[in-house]
Amino acid sequence: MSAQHWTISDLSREFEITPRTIRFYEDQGIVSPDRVGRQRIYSARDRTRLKLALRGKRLGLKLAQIRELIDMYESPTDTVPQLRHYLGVLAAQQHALTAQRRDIDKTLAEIEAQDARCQALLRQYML
Amino acid sequence: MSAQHWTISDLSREFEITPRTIRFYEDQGIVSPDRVGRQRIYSARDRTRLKLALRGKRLGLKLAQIRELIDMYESPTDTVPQLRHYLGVLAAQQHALTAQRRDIDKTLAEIEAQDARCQALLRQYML
DNA sequence: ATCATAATTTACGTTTACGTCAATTGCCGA
DNA sequence: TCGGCAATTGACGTAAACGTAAATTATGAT
Repeated sequence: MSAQHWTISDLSREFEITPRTIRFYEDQGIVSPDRVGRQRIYSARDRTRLKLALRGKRLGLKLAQIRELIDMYESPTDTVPQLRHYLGVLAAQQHALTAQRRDIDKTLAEIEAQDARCQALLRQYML
Repeated sequence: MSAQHWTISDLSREFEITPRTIRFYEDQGIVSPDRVGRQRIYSARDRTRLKLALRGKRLGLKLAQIRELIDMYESPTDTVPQLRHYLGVLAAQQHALTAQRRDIDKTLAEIEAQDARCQALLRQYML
Protein backbone atom coordinates (compact mmCIF):
# COMPACT_ATOMS: atom_id res chain seq x y z
CA MET A 1 0.00 0.00 0.00
CA SER A 2 2.90 2.37 -0.69
CA ALA A 3 2.29 5.59 -2.58
CA GLN A 4 3.00 4.00 -5.93
CA HIS A 5 1.59 0.55 -6.39
CA TRP A 6 -0.89 -2.02 -5.13
CA THR A 7 -1.23 -5.78 -5.05
CA ILE A 8 -4.32 -7.58 -6.17
CA SER A 9 -5.45 -8.11 -2.60
CA ASP A 10 -4.94 -4.43 -1.81
CA LEU A 11 -7.35 -3.47 -4.57
CA SER A 12 -9.66 -6.35 -3.84
CA ARG A 13 -10.00 -5.15 -0.26
CA GLU A 14 -10.28 -1.49 -1.14
CA PHE A 15 -13.05 -1.93 -3.70
CA GLU A 16 -14.65 -5.01 -2.13
CA ILE A 17 -14.41 -7.17 -5.20
CA THR A 18 -12.78 -10.59 -5.60
CA PRO A 19 -9.31 -11.05 -7.12
CA ARG A 20 -11.04 -13.15 -9.74
CA THR A 21 -12.94 -10.08 -10.85
CA ILE A 22 -9.77 -8.02 -11.11
CA ARG A 23 -8.03 -10.71 -13.17
CA PHE A 24 -11.08 -10.92 -15.38
CA TYR A 25 -10.92 -7.18 -15.92
CA GLU A 26 -7.34 -7.68 -17.01
CA ASP A 27 -8.53 -10.13 -19.69
CA GLN A 28 -10.94 -7.43 -20.79
CA GLY A 29 -8.15 -4.87 -21.08
CA ILE A 30 -9.41 -2.65 -18.28
CA VAL A 31 -6.27 -2.98 -16.20
CA SER A 32 -2.79 -4.12 -17.26
CA PRO A 33 -0.60 -4.60 -14.20
CA ASP A 34 3.14 -5.20 -14.30
CA ARG A 35 4.53 -8.47 -13.01
CA VAL A 36 7.16 -9.16 -10.40
CA GLY A 37 7.72 -12.82 -10.96
CA ARG A 38 4.19 -14.02 -11.23
CA GLN A 39 2.67 -11.45 -8.97
CA ARG A 40 0.67 -8.58 -10.34
CA ILE A 41 1.59 -5.04 -9.41
CA TYR A 42 -0.96 -2.34 -10.12
CA SER A 43 -0.09 1.26 -10.82
CA ALA A 44 -2.04 4.37 -9.91
CA ARG A 45 -3.31 4.39 -13.47
CA ASP A 46 -4.62 0.85 -13.08
CA ARG A 47 -6.29 1.81 -9.86
CA THR A 48 -7.99 4.79 -11.45
CA ARG A 49 -9.15 2.71 -14.39
CA LEU A 50 -10.51 0.12 -12.00
CA LYS A 51 -12.37 2.75 -10.03
CA LEU A 52 -13.88 4.19 -13.18
CA ALA A 53 -14.84 0.72 -14.34
CA LEU A 54 -16.68 -0.02 -11.12
CA ARG A 55 -18.55 3.25 -11.37
CA GLY A 56 -19.47 2.35 -14.92
CA LYS A 57 -20.77 -0.98 -13.71
CA ARG A 58 -22.94 0.68 -11.11
CA LEU A 59 -24.45 2.72 -13.93
CA GLY A 60 -25.25 -0.46 -15.84
CA LEU A 61 -22.57 -0.25 -18.55
CA LYS A 62 -21.05 -3.37 -20.05
CA LEU A 63 -17.38 -4.05 -19.55
CA ALA A 64 -16.61 -3.69 -23.25
CA GLN A 65 -18.26 -0.28 -23.32
CA ILE A 66 -16.47 0.71 -20.13
CA ARG A 67 -13.17 -0.24 -21.67
CA GLU A 68 -13.83 1.83 -24.78
CA LEU A 69 -14.74 4.86 -22.73
CA ILE A 70 -11.79 4.62 -20.38
CA ASP A 71 -9.44 4.07 -23.28
CA MET A 72 -10.82 7.11 -24.97
CA TYR A 73 -10.22 9.21 -21.87
CA GLU A 74 -6.54 8.44 -22.42
CA SER A 75 -6.53 8.53 -26.19
CA PRO A 76 -4.57 11.07 -28.20
CA THR A 77 -6.29 14.30 -29.16
CA ASP A 78 -3.68 15.83 -31.37
CA THR A 79 -5.59 15.94 -34.63
CA VAL A 80 -8.81 17.72 -35.42
CA PRO A 81 -10.66 14.57 -36.59
CA GLN A 82 -9.67 12.81 -33.39
CA LEU A 83 -10.99 15.70 -31.37
CA ARG A 84 -14.24 15.83 -33.30
CA HIS A 85 -14.79 12.11 -32.84
CA TYR A 86 -14.01 12.34 -29.16
CA LEU A 87 -16.40 15.24 -28.73
CA GLY A 88 -19.11 13.20 -30.42
CA VAL A 89 -18.64 10.28 -28.07
CA LEU A 90 -18.67 12.62 -25.11
CA ALA A 91 -21.94 14.17 -26.26
CA ALA A 92 -23.52 10.75 -26.68
CA GLN A 93 -22.47 9.70 -23.20
CA GLN A 94 -23.78 12.94 -21.81
CA HIS A 95 -27.11 12.35 -23.49
CA ALA A 96 -27.43 8.81 -22.14
CA LEU A 97 -26.52 9.85 -18.63
CA THR A 98 -28.97 12.73 -18.47
CA ALA A 99 -31.70 10.39 -19.72
CA GLN A 100 -30.79 7.95 -17.01
CA ARG A 101 -30.92 10.73 -14.48
CA ARG A 102 -34.42 11.58 -15.61
CA ASP A 103 -35.44 7.97 -15.00
CA ILE A 104 -33.96 8.15 -11.55
CA ASP A 105 -35.73 11.39 -10.77
CA LYS A 106 -39.07 9.99 -11.91
CA THR A 107 -38.60 6.96 -9.74
CA LEU A 108 -37.53 9.04 -6.76
CA ALA A 109 -40.63 11.19 -7.17
CA GLU A 110 -42.84 8.12 -7.16
CA ILE A 111 -41.06 6.77 -4.13
CA GLU A 112 -41.63 9.98 -2.25
CA ALA A 113 -45.30 9.93 -3.16
CA GLN A 114 -45.64 6.37 -1.89
CA ASP A 115 -43.69 7.31 1.19
CA ALA A 116 -46.00 10.21 1.96
CA ARG A 117 -49.05 8.04 1.42
CA CYS A 118 -47.67 5.43 3.80
CA GLN A 119 -46.75 7.95 6.44
CA ALA A 120 -50.30 9.28 6.33
CA LEU A 121 -51.79 5.82 6.64
CA LEU A 122 -49.44 5.05 9.47
CA ARG A 123 -50.48 8.14 11.40
CA GLN A 124 -54.09 7.16 10.84
CA TYR A 125 -53.56 3.62 12.12
CA MET A 126 -51.62 4.83 15.12
CA LEU A 127 -54.50 6.87 16.55
CA MET B 1 -55.18 -0.68 -29.11
CA SER B 2 -58.55 0.00 -27.49
CA ALA B 3 -58.66 1.88 -24.22
CA GLN B 4 -58.58 -1.33 -22.22
CA HIS B 5 -56.23 -3.94 -23.53
CA TRP B 6 -53.27 -4.66 -25.75
CA THR B 7 -51.84 -7.56 -27.71
CA ILE B 8 -48.27 -8.66 -27.45
CA SER B 9 -47.37 -6.95 -30.70
CA ASP B 10 -49.00 -3.71 -29.56
CA LEU B 11 -46.74 -3.63 -26.53
CA SER B 12 -43.76 -4.90 -28.45
CA ARG B 13 -44.11 -2.02 -30.90
CA GLU B 14 -44.84 0.58 -28.26
CA PHE B 15 -41.84 -0.25 -26.11
CA GLU B 16 -39.55 -1.47 -28.89
CA ILE B 17 -38.86 -4.86 -27.37
CA THR B 18 -39.40 -8.30 -28.88
CA PRO B 19 -42.42 -10.47 -28.08
CA ARG B 20 -39.92 -12.99 -26.77
CA THR B 21 -38.90 -10.51 -24.11
CA ILE B 22 -42.50 -9.91 -23.07
CA ARG B 23 -43.16 -13.63 -22.79
CA PHE B 24 -39.99 -14.01 -20.80
CA TYR B 25 -41.18 -11.32 -18.44
CA GLU B 26 -44.35 -13.35 -18.01
CA ASP B 27 -42.24 -16.31 -16.88
CA GLN B 28 -40.63 -13.97 -14.38
CA GLY B 29 -44.00 -12.86 -13.04
CA ILE B 30 -43.70 -9.28 -14.21
CA VAL B 31 -46.82 -9.42 -16.39
CA SER B 32 -49.69 -11.92 -16.31
CA PRO B 33 -51.94 -11.42 -19.31
CA ASP B 34 -55.30 -13.07 -19.80
CA ARG B 35 -55.82 -15.50 -22.66
CA VAL B 36 -58.37 -15.51 -25.43
CA GLY B 37 -57.79 -18.91 -26.86
CA ARG B 38 -54.05 -18.98 -27.00
CA GLN B 39 -53.56 -15.31 -27.51
CA ARG B 40 -52.35 -13.08 -24.72
CA ILE B 41 -54.36 -10.01 -23.80
CA TYR B 42 -52.62 -7.42 -21.66
CA SER B 43 -54.45 -5.10 -19.26
CA ALA B 44 -53.57 -1.53 -18.35
CA ARG B 45 -52.02 -2.96 -15.18
CA ASP B 46 -49.79 -5.23 -17.24
CA ARG B 47 -48.79 -2.32 -19.41
CA THR B 48 -47.88 -0.21 -16.40
CA ARG B 49 -45.89 -3.02 -14.85
CA LEU B 50 -44.06 -3.52 -18.12
CA LYS B 51 -43.25 0.16 -18.36
CA LEU B 52 -41.94 0.20 -14.81
CA ALA B 53 -39.91 -2.92 -15.50
CA LEU B 54 -38.24 -1.34 -18.51
CA ARG B 55 -37.39 1.73 -16.52
CA GLY B 56 -35.93 -0.50 -13.85
CA LYS B 57 -33.83 -2.21 -16.49
CA ARG B 58 -32.49 1.10 -17.72
CA LEU B 59 -31.40 1.76 -14.17
CA GLY B 60 -29.54 -1.54 -14.09
CA LEU B 61 -31.88 -3.51 -11.84
CA LYS B 62 -32.27 -7.25 -12.21
CA LEU B 63 -35.61 -8.65 -13.25
CA ALA B 64 -36.09 -10.45 -9.94
CA GLN B 65 -35.53 -7.22 -8.07
CA ILE B 66 -37.83 -5.36 -10.43
CA ARG B 67 -40.52 -7.90 -9.81
CA GLU B 68 -40.23 -7.55 -6.05
CA LEU B 69 -40.45 -3.78 -6.23
CA ILE B 70 -43.41 -3.68 -8.57
CA ASP B 71 -45.21 -6.30 -6.52
CA MET B 72 -44.65 -4.24 -3.44
CA TYR B 73 -46.11 -1.16 -5.09
CA GLU B 74 -49.34 -3.14 -5.28
CA SER B 75 -49.05 -4.94 -1.99
CA PRO B 76 -51.53 -4.44 0.85
CA THR B 77 -50.76 -1.75 3.42
CA ASP B 78 -53.52 -2.37 5.89
CA THR B 79 -51.49 -3.35 8.90
CA VAL B 80 -48.86 -1.35 10.73
CA PRO B 81 -46.09 -3.97 10.31
CA GLN B 82 -46.77 -4.10 6.57
CA LEU B 83 -46.51 -0.33 6.39
CA ARG B 84 -43.30 -0.26 8.37
CA HIS B 85 -41.74 -2.89 6.15
CA TYR B 86 -42.85 -1.10 3.02
CA LEU B 87 -41.43 2.18 4.30
CA GLY B 88 -38.13 0.44 4.94
CA VAL B 89 -37.92 -0.89 1.42
CA LEU B 90 -38.80 2.50 0.02
CA ALA B 91 -36.05 4.14 2.07
CA ALA B 92 -33.51 1.59 0.84
CA GLN B 93 -34.50 2.17 -2.77
CA GLN B 94 -34.29 5.89 -2.27
CA HIS B 95 -30.81 5.53 -0.84
CA ALA B 96 -29.60 3.39 -3.75
CA LEU B 97 -31.06 5.75 -6.33
CA THR B 98 -29.55 8.87 -4.83
CA ALA B 99 -26.18 7.11 -4.71
CA GLN B 100 -26.58 6.24 -8.37
CA ARG B 101 -27.43 9.82 -9.15
CA ARG B 102 -24.24 10.94 -7.45
CA ASP B 103 -22.30 8.56 -9.72
CA ILE B 104 -24.04 10.05 -12.72
CA ASP B 105 -23.33 13.58 -11.60
CA LYS B 106 -19.66 12.82 -11.04
CA THR B 107 -19.41 11.29 -14.49
CA LEU B 108 -21.24 14.19 -16.10
CA ALA B 109 -18.89 16.63 -14.42
CA GLU B 110 -15.88 14.77 -15.78
CA ILE B 111 -17.43 14.66 -19.22
CA GLU B 112 -17.96 18.40 -19.18
CA ALA B 113 -14.37 18.97 -18.13
CA GLN B 114 -13.13 16.80 -20.97
CA ASP B 115 -15.50 18.52 -23.31
CA ALA B 116 -14.22 21.97 -22.35
CA ARG B 117 -10.62 20.82 -22.72
CA CYS B 118 -11.36 19.47 -26.18
CA GLN B 119 -13.19 22.57 -27.26
CA ALA B 120 -10.20 24.64 -26.21
CA LEU B 121 -7.80 22.40 -28.10
CA LEU B 122 -10.04 22.53 -31.11
CA ARG B 123 -10.12 26.30 -31.13
CA GLN B 124 -6.35 26.28 -30.83
CA TYR B 125 -5.90 23.88 -33.77
CA MET B 126 -8.36 25.82 -35.90
CA LEU B 127 -6.36 29.04 -35.81
C1' DA C 1 -63.31 -24.70 -46.35
C1' DT C 2 -58.82 -23.12 -47.15
C1' DC C 3 -54.89 -20.32 -47.22
C1' DA C 4 -51.89 -16.98 -45.43
C1' DT C 5 -50.47 -14.65 -41.54
C1' DA C 6 -49.50 -14.07 -36.92
C1' DA C 7 -49.02 -15.91 -32.41
C1' DT C 8 -47.58 -19.75 -29.48
C1' DT C 9 -44.83 -23.44 -27.59
C1' DT C 10 -40.67 -26.07 -26.87
C1' DA C 11 -36.22 -26.34 -26.44
C1' DC C 12 -31.68 -25.56 -27.21
C1' DG C 13 -28.13 -21.71 -28.07
C1' DT C 14 -25.62 -17.43 -26.70
C1' DT C 15 -23.43 -13.64 -24.29
C1' DT C 16 -21.78 -11.44 -20.16
C1' DA C 17 -19.58 -11.56 -15.86
C1' DC C 18 -17.86 -13.70 -13.04
C1' DG C 19 -17.57 -18.39 -9.39
C1' DT C 20 -15.20 -22.48 -8.26
C1' DC C 21 -12.28 -25.95 -8.20
C1' DA C 22 -7.50 -28.10 -8.82
C1' DA C 23 -3.03 -27.96 -9.82
C1' DT C 24 1.08 -25.22 -9.89
C1' DT C 25 4.41 -21.66 -8.38
C1' DG C 26 6.98 -18.37 -5.72
C1' DC C 27 8.50 -16.29 -1.62
C1' DC C 28 9.26 -15.78 3.39
C1' DG C 29 10.35 -17.33 7.81
C1' DA C 30 12.11 -21.05 11.03
C1' DT D 1 16.29 -26.20 3.10
C1' DC D 2 11.67 -27.17 3.96
C1' DG D 3 7.08 -26.09 4.85
C1' DG D 4 3.41 -23.28 4.39
C1' DC D 5 0.68 -19.86 2.55
C1' DA D 6 -0.83 -16.63 -0.73
C1' DA D 7 -1.01 -15.79 -5.58
C1' DT D 8 -1.48 -17.67 -10.22
C1' DT D 9 -3.19 -20.40 -14.02
C1' DG D 10 -6.39 -23.19 -16.57
C1' DA D 11 -10.45 -25.10 -17.11
C1' DC D 12 -14.99 -25.88 -16.50
C1' DG D 13 -19.49 -24.24 -14.29
C1' DT D 14 -23.30 -20.97 -13.72
C1' DA D 15 -26.99 -17.42 -13.58
C1' DA D 16 -29.37 -13.86 -16.05
C1' DA D 17 -31.65 -12.34 -20.08
C1' DC D 18 -32.92 -13.07 -23.80
C1' DG D 19 -32.21 -15.07 -29.26
C1' DT D 20 -33.50 -18.37 -32.54
C1' DA D 21 -35.25 -22.22 -35.04
C1' DA D 22 -38.88 -25.57 -35.68
C1' DA D 23 -43.21 -27.28 -35.16
C1' DT D 24 -48.00 -26.22 -33.94
C1' DT D 25 -52.14 -23.62 -33.66
C1' DA D 26 -55.50 -19.78 -34.31
C1' DT D 27 -57.74 -16.40 -36.81
C1' DG D 28 -59.38 -13.56 -40.35
C1' DA D 29 -60.04 -13.02 -45.32
C1' DT D 30 -61.47 -14.95 -49.66
